[in-house]
Amino acid sequence: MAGVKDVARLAGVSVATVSRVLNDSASVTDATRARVLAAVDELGYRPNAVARSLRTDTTRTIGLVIGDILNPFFTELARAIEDQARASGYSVVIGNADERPERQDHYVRTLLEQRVDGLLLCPTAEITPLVRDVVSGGAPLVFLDRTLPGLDVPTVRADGAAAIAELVRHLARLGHRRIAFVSGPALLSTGRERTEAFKAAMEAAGLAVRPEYLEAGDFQAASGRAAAARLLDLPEPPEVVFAGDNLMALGALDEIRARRLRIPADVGIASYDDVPWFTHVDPPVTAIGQPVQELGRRAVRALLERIEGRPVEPAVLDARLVVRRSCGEPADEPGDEGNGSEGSGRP
Amino acid sequence: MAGVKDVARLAGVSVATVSRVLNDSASVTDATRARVLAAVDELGYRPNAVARSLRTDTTRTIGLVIGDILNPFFTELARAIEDQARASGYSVVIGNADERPERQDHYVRTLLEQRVDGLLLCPTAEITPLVRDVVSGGAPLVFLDRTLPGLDVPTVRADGAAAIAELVRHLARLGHRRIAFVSGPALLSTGRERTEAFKAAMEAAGLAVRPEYLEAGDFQAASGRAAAARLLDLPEPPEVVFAGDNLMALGALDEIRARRLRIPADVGIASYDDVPWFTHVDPPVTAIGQPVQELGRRAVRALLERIEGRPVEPAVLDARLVVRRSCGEPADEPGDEGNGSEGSGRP
DNA sequence: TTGTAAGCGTTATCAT
DNA sequence: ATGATAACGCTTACAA
Repeated sequence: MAGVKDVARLAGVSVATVSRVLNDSASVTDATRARVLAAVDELGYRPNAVARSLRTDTTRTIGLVIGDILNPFFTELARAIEDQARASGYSVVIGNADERPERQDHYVRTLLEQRVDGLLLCPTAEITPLVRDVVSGGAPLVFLDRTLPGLDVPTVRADGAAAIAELVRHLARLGHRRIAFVSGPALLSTGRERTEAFKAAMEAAGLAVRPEYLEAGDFQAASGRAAAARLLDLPEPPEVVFAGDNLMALGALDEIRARRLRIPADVGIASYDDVPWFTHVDPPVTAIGQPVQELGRRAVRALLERIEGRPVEPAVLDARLVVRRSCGEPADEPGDEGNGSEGSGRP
Repeated sequence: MAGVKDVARLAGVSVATVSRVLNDSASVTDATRARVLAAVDELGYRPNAVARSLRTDTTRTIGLVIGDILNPFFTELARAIEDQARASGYSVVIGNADERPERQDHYVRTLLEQRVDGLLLCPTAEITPLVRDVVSGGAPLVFLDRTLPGLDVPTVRADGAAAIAELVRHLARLGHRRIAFVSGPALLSTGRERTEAFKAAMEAAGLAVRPEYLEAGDFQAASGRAAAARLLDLPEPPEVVFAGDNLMALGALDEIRARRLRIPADVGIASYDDVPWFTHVDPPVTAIGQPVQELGRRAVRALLERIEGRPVEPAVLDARLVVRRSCGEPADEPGDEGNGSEGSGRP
């Protein structure tokens, strides 16, 4: 494969001049520039980014480790991040942790070895030694969607507490009293916080938080299904199951459907996260939507600031309730149509 | 950041020895190996993959350019590819073309400059000059899901012709005669072939292919919605709309729902691609599922063979029909339960 | 404006 | 078994 040297020889200049033309740095005659460019495409020269990075100690690349690539929340997030990064001249390398600490570590390690300029991490449940090292090592790092307890890292995330409170009030108003919550891993901020918010909201609404109505999953579909099964097997099953993320909601729907139960007559369902297909479920699913696009934009902005060594403002955005029909809402209530998730990617 | 040199100094050996230990190549005394390893983690040394790649001219990385990261078909595919690649010691860098040729080119170029060892490409509609260059340049390349006309590149894809024929027969048996098809871009093999298969199947079933029932979209949701709108505005609208991929089916559902039409009484719907949420739509959507996991496995296998310079077997797998309720199927027909997509990622 | 040459962190060749 | 050193393809002082 052709290199600067070949280009230089063909254009009758030095390698330095070729480099200057390619990076339009310093001053070059229009004549020589033209000759170099001609040589470049005669040879089909493609600059070697590996060599360039070794020399400049920068890759113009950021790493993104997401929780689960099968989760639409994360893919939408990845999309937003990608767009924003590209606009700033950065490429994004995505790693899929599949919600497993060891796989997260695999990618963090790989990305670090590949010398990404910065890292966007949606941390999995445990604080691994590696993550601790990276944090103390001072590599440009921003947590996304989730925090880890006791680690001083700038974080960009959505706060669902207000929306969860609104949801609980909404359910109480509809006459529901037995409400179950399927949370994410307690070690995860998104798991813990949503649970705390739920408990607080229940108490504020004067509803009892029964321990048997507090289930925990791992944010993936199978665990949502299992949790729903346990809840429905209870002597006194809940009137509404509120799933802590969209995949667990999908799992719960699977279970409800397998039992041929009717929504909302037999059991109602609500979901944290809003996804495009919720409007087409029978009946459409009441959900809490996160500002995914904005989350992505802020995350990239924050990381680039860290990379450039500037101080960074952590961001906490608000999630919001989207009322539909899956909790026994009367047919004339608003919110039935339309899609609540900002940036669903469908213009 | 610490390098081999630092490790060597601390361990009291030469850089060559450090390298040997790190790559467990050649023979090293247990004693020195131990000292080197100790030095490595005392310094928190992380090998620089950039330098290594420059020297070895290999990155143990493959590039994957997908059509649309918001399309669950592609994310499931990406997941399968990732798993298979990791098992073979490769990392995957994903680029999202968003079905746009210029964005596809952006990633192809970037990945090539980053010197990926091979490229998995789901080509967008046009044959761009860049793609043509890459093909003739002989870089390890495998087309995935789609082919481009007149280009001699090994391809791994699913053939839906048989399943489409089965779907049409199924619809005919249910008494439908006015069936519309929303295809993908004609320039894309997946667009063209599905259309041809549809036409052939219609004729074989003795049904007329009306030109006004042949719509074209771009595989994204908005175009599916627009096409559905045009079809439903026809003086004699179709009895069933068959969408050429899952996103256009989502768009069509959006439109049908906005018009408060009932499925399948007012209009039936079927989709190429099966996705997990189709079972929860009212009524569950009849679809054609692709063997996504297997597609991913084969693609990686084929690319690795090309990388190692071995000849490669192109693969054509079969898609298959999953009958549900959205086309007026009687309630006792099988296929109502369950999820047709192989590897939906939900154990 | 252009050229020469050093150096980025590895691996690999050739000695020892 | 280990060490010295060249080379990978590029950018960037520094010289001319």
